[in-house]
Amino acid sequence: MTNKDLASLIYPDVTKTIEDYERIYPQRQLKEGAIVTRFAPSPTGFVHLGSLRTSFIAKKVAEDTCGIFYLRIEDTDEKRSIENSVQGIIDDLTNFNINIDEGVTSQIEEKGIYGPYTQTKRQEIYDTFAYYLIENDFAYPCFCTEEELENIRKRQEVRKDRIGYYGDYAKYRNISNDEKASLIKKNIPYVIRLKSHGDFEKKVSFIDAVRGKIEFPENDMDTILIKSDKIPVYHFAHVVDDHLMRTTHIIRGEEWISSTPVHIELFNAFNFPIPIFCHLGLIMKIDENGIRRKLSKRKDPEAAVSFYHKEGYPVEALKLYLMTISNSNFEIWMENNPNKSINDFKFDFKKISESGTLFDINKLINISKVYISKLSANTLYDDILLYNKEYDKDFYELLKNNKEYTISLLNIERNIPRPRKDISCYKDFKKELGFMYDELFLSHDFLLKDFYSYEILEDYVKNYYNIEDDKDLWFSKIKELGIKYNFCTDNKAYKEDPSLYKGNISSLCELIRVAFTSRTNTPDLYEILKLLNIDTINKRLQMFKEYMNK
RNA sequence: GGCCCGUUGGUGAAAUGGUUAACACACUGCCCUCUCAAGGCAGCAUUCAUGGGUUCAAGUCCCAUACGGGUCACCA
Repeated sequence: MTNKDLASLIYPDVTKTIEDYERIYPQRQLKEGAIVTRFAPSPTGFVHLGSLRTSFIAKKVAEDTCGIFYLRIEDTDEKRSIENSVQGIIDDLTNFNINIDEGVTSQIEEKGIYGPYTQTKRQEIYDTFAYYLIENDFAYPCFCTEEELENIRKRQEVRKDRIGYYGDYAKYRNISNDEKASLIKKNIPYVIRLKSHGDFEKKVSFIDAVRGKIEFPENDMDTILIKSDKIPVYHFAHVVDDHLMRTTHIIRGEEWISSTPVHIELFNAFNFPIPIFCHLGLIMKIDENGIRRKLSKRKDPEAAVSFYHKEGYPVEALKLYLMTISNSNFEIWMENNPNKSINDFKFDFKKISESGTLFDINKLINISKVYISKLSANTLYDDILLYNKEYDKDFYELLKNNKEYTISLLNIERNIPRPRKDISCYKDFKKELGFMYDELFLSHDFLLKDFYSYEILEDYVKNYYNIEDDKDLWFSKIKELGIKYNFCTDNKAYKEDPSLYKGNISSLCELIRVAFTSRTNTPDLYEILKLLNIDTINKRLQMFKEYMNK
C-alpha cells in the first residue's frame, strides 16, 4: 500500500490538491514592503491586555506599510471555546479602535477573499493539506493510547532521555502502511502525527524580528498535527492558514518561540516560504509574594481589556501606553513631535524590548492625565457623556441636561499652556467634580476646624461676594474680609508666629471652599464660585449653617 | 530534567568598546500658590545579576554560574 492509498483511506473525501488552494488564494497584490498580519485569538473569553498589545502592534505595522490586518478565530479546541465570545473579542477591538481589514466581523459574518477566517469552517482545507503530508511521507497515523504514551514517558524519565514522541520511541512511525490501514479499518482511534525528518544533533536557526537570530536543535518530535476527531492542532492550522492567508509577519507572544522549529519544519514540508516571526515579550506583574509573573486574566482585573473601558481610560491613552512599552523610542518621539498622532509614528521591530515588561498603572495614569488635559472641553464632555451612558445612567442624564454648565466646568484651567491634570479617566470626573451638581451635593462631609464659622461666611456672601467681580477684585475682597476677622494676609508673617492669627488667607479660602464644595481641594475657587451662581451659594450657605449647628 | 529566551534604579528604558550611566514615570524635599493639579529647583544606580577572561579601555565582546520567564498536551 502506497502513502497515497493510505492518505485516501484516511481522507476519502479529499478531491482538491494543495496546488488548487494556491490558486484559490493567490498572492496578494500589495505594494512593495506591505506587511500582512493577523490577530488570531481563541474564543476563550475576553481579550487580554497582552493580546490587545499584540493586535495593536500587528494593526500598526500593517497600516504603516499599506498592508493588511485581519482577524482569524482559532476555535479548534471545543472544550475551551466559550459561546458568544467572538462577539466579545470584536467588541473589545472595536472599543479600542482596532479595525480589521478583513476576517471575522461578527459572530456569524466575515469579509475578505482569503476565508473562511474561522478555523472550524476550514475543515476541507485542513483535510487536503493533511492528505498531502501523508502522501509525501511527512505524516502518519498513530494509534497510541494514553497509557502507551504514559509508559513511553516513564521509560524516558528512567533513562533520563528527552521527553516526547520521537525516534525509536515513535512506536507507529515505522509500521507498514498495510498494518496502519488494517488498524484504521478496525476503527482503532488515531491521530495524525508529523513524521519528523529533523535531527536533534543539527541546528536550525531563524531570524526573529525582535531578537535577531535564534538557534535551536532541529525538531525531531513527531508532534500531533491532527486530533482523533480530525480537527487540527495549532501548529498545523497556523502553518496552513498563515500561508494561505498570505501572512508575512507572525506577531505573537514569546511563549511560541520554543515551538517555532516545528512550524519551520512544516513550512518546509509544504514548500512554503517561511514568514517573519516576531515574538513579543509578555506583560508581567509582581504578585503578592513579590514574584514576577504573567498578567493573569483570572487573578488580575487589569489583565482584561474591558477593565480599561469600564474605568474610562481613553482609548488613545491606552494606545499611547502600549506604544511606549512596545517601542522604546516612542516616548522621545512624542516629546519631539507634540502635535503629531500615534499614526505618524513609524513602528520599528528592532525597538521592541526583548524582556517581559512589568505593567505600570502609574505610567498609564500619567499618560492618560496628560492626554485628557489636552482635550478640548467639548470633546471631553462628549467622551464623559458617552462613558456614563454606558456605566452610570443617572449621571448621564444629569450631564445631558446640563451640557453648557458641564462644558464650562471642564473649561476651568484647561485652555492654557499648562492645563490642569487631575482627571486620569472618565470615571474620575464624577468623583472629582460631582459636587458641582446639586443632585450630588447632598450633605457636607468634612471635619470641622476651629476657624470654620458661619458668621464669617455669611458676612462674605452678603457683603463681599459679587459674581461680577473680576479675579483680582474678588481676591482683594477676600483679603479685606481676612483682615477683618484676623486672618493673616502675609504668609511669611504668619509662619513666624501663627498663634497671633486665626489663620492665614489659605485658611479663609479653605472655609469658603469647604462650605460651597464640601471639599478641601478643588479647581480654581474663583471660577468655581462663579459657575455655582449666587442661588446655589445661598442654598449651600444655609446647608453649611445646619451642618455647623449639628 | 532537556531545550530556548531574558537580566541596566521602585517602573519603563537610553547608551558605534572610549570622559561624571540619557530621558520619562513614581517617590522624597524645598520654592511658588487660595487648596489641589500644574510649574520651578534639588535629591534618588559609588555602578549595569555574580564571577572570571579578552582589551590601553567593557553595561557593551567571550566563558561559566545564579536568578526570572517560556516550552516539552489529542490547549492555544
